[in-house]
Amino acid sequence: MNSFTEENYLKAIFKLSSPKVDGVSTNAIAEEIQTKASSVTDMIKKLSDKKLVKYKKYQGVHLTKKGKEIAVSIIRNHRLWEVFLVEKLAFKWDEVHDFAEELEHIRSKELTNRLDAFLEFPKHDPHGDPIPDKDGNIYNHKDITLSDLKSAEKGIVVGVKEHSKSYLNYLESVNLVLGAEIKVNDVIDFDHSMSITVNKKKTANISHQVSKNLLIKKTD
Amino acid sequence: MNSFTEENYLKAIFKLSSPKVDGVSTNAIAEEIQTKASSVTDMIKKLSDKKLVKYKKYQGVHLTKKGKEIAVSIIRNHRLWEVFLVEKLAFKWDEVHDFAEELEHIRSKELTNRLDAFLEFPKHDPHGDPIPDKDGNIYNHKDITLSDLKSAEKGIVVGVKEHSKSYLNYLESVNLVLGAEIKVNDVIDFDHSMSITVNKKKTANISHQVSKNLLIKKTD
DNA sequence: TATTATTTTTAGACAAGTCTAAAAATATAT
DNA sequence: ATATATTTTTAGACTTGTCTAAAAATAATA
Repeated sequence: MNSFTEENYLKAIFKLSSPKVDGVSTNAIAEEIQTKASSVTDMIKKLSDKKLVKYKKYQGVHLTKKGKEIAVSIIRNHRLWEVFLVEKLAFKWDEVHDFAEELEHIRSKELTNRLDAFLEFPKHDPHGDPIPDKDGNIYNHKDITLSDLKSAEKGIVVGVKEHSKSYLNYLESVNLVLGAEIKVNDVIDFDHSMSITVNKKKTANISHQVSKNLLIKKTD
Repeated sequence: MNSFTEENYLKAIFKLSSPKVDGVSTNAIAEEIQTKASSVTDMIKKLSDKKLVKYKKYQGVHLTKKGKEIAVSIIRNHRLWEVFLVEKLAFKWDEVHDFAEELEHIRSKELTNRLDAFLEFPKHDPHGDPIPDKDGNIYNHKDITLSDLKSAEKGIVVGVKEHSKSYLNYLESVNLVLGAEIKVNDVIDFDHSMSITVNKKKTANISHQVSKNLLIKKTD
């Protein structure tokens, strides 16, 4: 069995891995986990002994197949519990992260799969992030943000790229939740801010900072 | 905040406390937690520093008001999650304990109360144990067991006094789950075993060991 | 009551995960 | 290419919770 701490390292490494980077750096992990680089080195050695990561001194780390499986299963758990908390317990999307952070570590295929079924196999969590299926496949939706839309174009909100409480809170205050319909009225050249209409009713002025973190599916 | 370990000690002390005993003994806690007496002494000191227990060397421990509150909230959590697992995720009553043991430590009044509401304020967990309400009140049902019934008397199953997997498994195999109707056909003087009819259909022979651990509500 | 048995506590050690401070390796800049 | 800056690792220490072995206190028994 692996400790919560080990699992959080695996999750962090998974998050920081991408085709672009060859080996996740010690400092990046330290930043992500909010700890010191020396602690990361210690833990990396432990994970390496357990064959969960591949590691050469000073060269950064890669997850092994086994390490990646664990990371993905934790992410699956996390996102399913978030759906549960929002759909069934009526929490708001900015309130669920910390609970899910604890629930995700109860790692049982049986429990996860039953929760999945109970929730009717959701494809995305309340922030629009894709939920890995029970074989660990993740289907990412293409990365169009509100800031990519031009005047008169329309779309619906499918997710967020930024998960801070203050951002989610703000979005909710202007009705920009999952599924909201957006029409772009006007884009200001100077600062890329835009005027939009939400659900054919409310009009709002949106900064570039906000629009570039809002994932959108273009409609017609 | 308190660690899982601290919380498990509080739970154990609560479980072992009763009007009968004045101070829970170190050995009893060690037995309950499955650890060594010396470890218990160490932890008791820590809990005492935190004002969660009252402790005098060699005299056993008592929970303080604050310690008892925490213990009860954990038990509330545990039992609510058990209801969730059985009612919503269709687990059987012998499968849920270990999961609940982990879920119980996510201690948030908000989360617990919403879960309670979602489950429609259940009074008992799947084993018939009472669920403390949100103010910490526990309403115990009176302690009549199947072994208290005489020939021709009837009752319905309201709980179990023994929680082992093998016992719960056995009960399920003879349909003795929560709510099952029992009629006593015959009691053997020699070993106190009895012949019963379950739900007016199945007849079973039940040992004293089994009948004395099955909580019953008498029905005329 | 004196002696033995049991329970509880102490003392010292260990593993996990963390930290600081310093050393080693790598990357950057002159 | 050499000096400087940054990143990473090591060494040693600290905390939490555990353990064993021995000492101290309490309980049981003759």
